[in-house]
Amino acid sequence: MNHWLLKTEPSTYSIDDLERDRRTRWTGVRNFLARNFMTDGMKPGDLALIYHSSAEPPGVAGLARISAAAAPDKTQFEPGDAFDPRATRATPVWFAVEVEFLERAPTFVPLAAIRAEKKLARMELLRKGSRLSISPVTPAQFRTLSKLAHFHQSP
DNA sequence: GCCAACGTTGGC
DNA sequence: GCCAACGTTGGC
Repeated sequence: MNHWLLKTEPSTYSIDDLERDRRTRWTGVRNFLARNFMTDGMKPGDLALIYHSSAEPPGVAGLARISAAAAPDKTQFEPGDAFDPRATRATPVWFAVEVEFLERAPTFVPLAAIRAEKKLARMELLRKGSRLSISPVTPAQFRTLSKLAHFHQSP
């Protein structure tokens, strides 16, 4: 099983929204590396930390599970910010996995606490200038963060 | 609001 | 294929 960190801006889509929806397509990702993680790396059953970016404070807010493999992201065909003129139904450019809510973090883990934990120093999230919205997390990093968040359903 | 860091685009 | 310009991300 692989582990992931998914960034979202809570003003757009928060852990509260995911809790309400239970399941959602993780649409709107417009970075090729992040896309490739979804299409090539993610498998149903993988666990994902939900991270609130551009939040006050930013940090890990919940736990989710990949519930379905990547499928074409329909927002690439629809008018709006996520539209991509290169995409056609026959040759989509962007894909999205389905994400299922598991739990909110009993203890929110702010970015400062992640920085303060030596075992997490090598997380992609902490790389200077890193903007990757989807990144793999090692099992050890995942366990460390799960403990900080006091998740019930942690490995 | 600022700005560093990055990915992407497009001229050449 | 190079690389400058541009737009975006995201912490502060």
